[in-house]
Amino acid sequence: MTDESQSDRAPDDSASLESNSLTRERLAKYRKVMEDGGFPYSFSRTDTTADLKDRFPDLEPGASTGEIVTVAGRLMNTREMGKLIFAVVLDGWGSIQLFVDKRTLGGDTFDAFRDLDGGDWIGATGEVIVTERGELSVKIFEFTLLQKSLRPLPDKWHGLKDVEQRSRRRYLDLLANEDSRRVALTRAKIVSELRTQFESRGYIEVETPVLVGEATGATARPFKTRHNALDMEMQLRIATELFLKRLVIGGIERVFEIGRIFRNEGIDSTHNPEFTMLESYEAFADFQDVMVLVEEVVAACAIVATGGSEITYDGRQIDLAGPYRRATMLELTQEAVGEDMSYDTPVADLRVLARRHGIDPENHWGSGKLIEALFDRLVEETLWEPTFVTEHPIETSPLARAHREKPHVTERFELIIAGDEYANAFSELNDPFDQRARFEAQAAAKAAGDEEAHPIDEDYIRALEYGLPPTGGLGIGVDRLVMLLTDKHHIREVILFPTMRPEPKEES
RNA sequence: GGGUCGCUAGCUCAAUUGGCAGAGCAUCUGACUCUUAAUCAGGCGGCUCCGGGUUCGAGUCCCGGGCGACCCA
Repeated sequence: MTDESQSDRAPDDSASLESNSLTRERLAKYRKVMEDGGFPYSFSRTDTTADLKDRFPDLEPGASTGEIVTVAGRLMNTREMGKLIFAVVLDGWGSIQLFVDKRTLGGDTFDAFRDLDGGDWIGATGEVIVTERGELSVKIFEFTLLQKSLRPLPDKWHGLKDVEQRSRRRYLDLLANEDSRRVALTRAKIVSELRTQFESRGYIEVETPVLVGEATGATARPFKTRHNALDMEMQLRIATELFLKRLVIGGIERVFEIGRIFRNEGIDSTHNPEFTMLESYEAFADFQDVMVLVEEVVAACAIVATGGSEITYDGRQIDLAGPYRRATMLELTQEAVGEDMSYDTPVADLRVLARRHGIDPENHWGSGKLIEALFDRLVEETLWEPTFVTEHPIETSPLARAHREKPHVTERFELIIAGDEYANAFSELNDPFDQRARFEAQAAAKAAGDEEAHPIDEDYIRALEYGLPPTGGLGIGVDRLVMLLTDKHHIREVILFPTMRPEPKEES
């Protein structure tokens, strides 16, 4: 189907640039530069905009410094005042005003500057001054057009609002919306802080395979692909867990990976098919030790992201300084259900209870899965303050070690904040016989209709037979942590290029 | 998968009961030597997402489709 308005909105080749009144003039100027020798291959600047603001923090209005600098960036906004032009140049660190005076530049150069368009990349040299109105500026005496922008930038005041366009054309979003730049930079700071936190504790960062024969370590549908030379089906990983634990078996006692994970499932406000997970494993630690680690790491990330451990999310305060509340899944669920129930309650009774709360239980669900479903339904979204929900059922935790005292449950926790899950951790199951039994239970569930059951990984069991020491493991959803710390409520706001349906082909 | 809302100028959005399709910004022309979303005057710019229907007349109502957002499962 032809969508004419689409091709008007986003002309796709030089023919449509020619046909659009907003781009025709820019194209003519571009061609003129190309005829006259083309655009520069490089450019030397003396200062970024941030450098200038650091170097000249509080000059008086009207000040002249005698300091000659060269800046470069994208021309964002010009305000013409007769024989004066005020222009804003945006670079990777911020923006600075150019003071363009016809008397300083001369008529020809001044006219050439007037000929620039919003979005053009320029370099400019001049004196650092402060205008009479107090704005730090560069009073330029020469400039260079570094590259032409053939298309107009988004609205200078409203920016680019359309959510789809902001994701598809992230470069425009970053140009037009300062908040998008802030989120991108904050994400980088958080990831960097995560590395710092783990490295400073002696953890070694590794990279494990993305491309695997069978995706393991979690219960999720994988992406499938094919390796031609090996003539074999392959999958993209759904977790890094089992590889990292092999490394602990190999003697790397503290190990972590920040890696892209792929799950072939739906897209919504908290799920993107590819996302970033941090997993860490520490020999000789248990889930209690990992809780302390998580408290310290999350608080440290909050401080680099927001300046403090007290953050605002969705209009409400959250204190991320530990220690966090600890509560078992069973007690929280009992409280929400308001009646006596436990893992010993007959499955038939739990099924009735689940149905009463709007859950449609599948046939193969046991008491553990039913209680977890009730927790997910009734409790999770009510937990606002950071809470370690502990002691998940064995049935739903095939890689977690059974609780040292309690039956039915594991030494596991999830960190819930503002109703969402941010971390998942456990004392790692290191008994190869128990692990085999868990895998077999998963296989049975699969045979009973559970499409998300964990596959048996024989090679991993063999590794366990060499001995995994007592180990505390952790997974943190990095994208969600960034959402929390930047006060964003959709995962696409913290992923620069979220997965999207391809754009319809344009007619030219 | 279900429900709700949306799709109008390059961008952000209006358009009364079905009655000439508009504004701001951008762009173009002109004025202006201290602007900060500059201001002022003027101009250009539309297959109203697509297809059908009702009607003297449809951006608006009806049917079908596409795309998107939000909520629910």
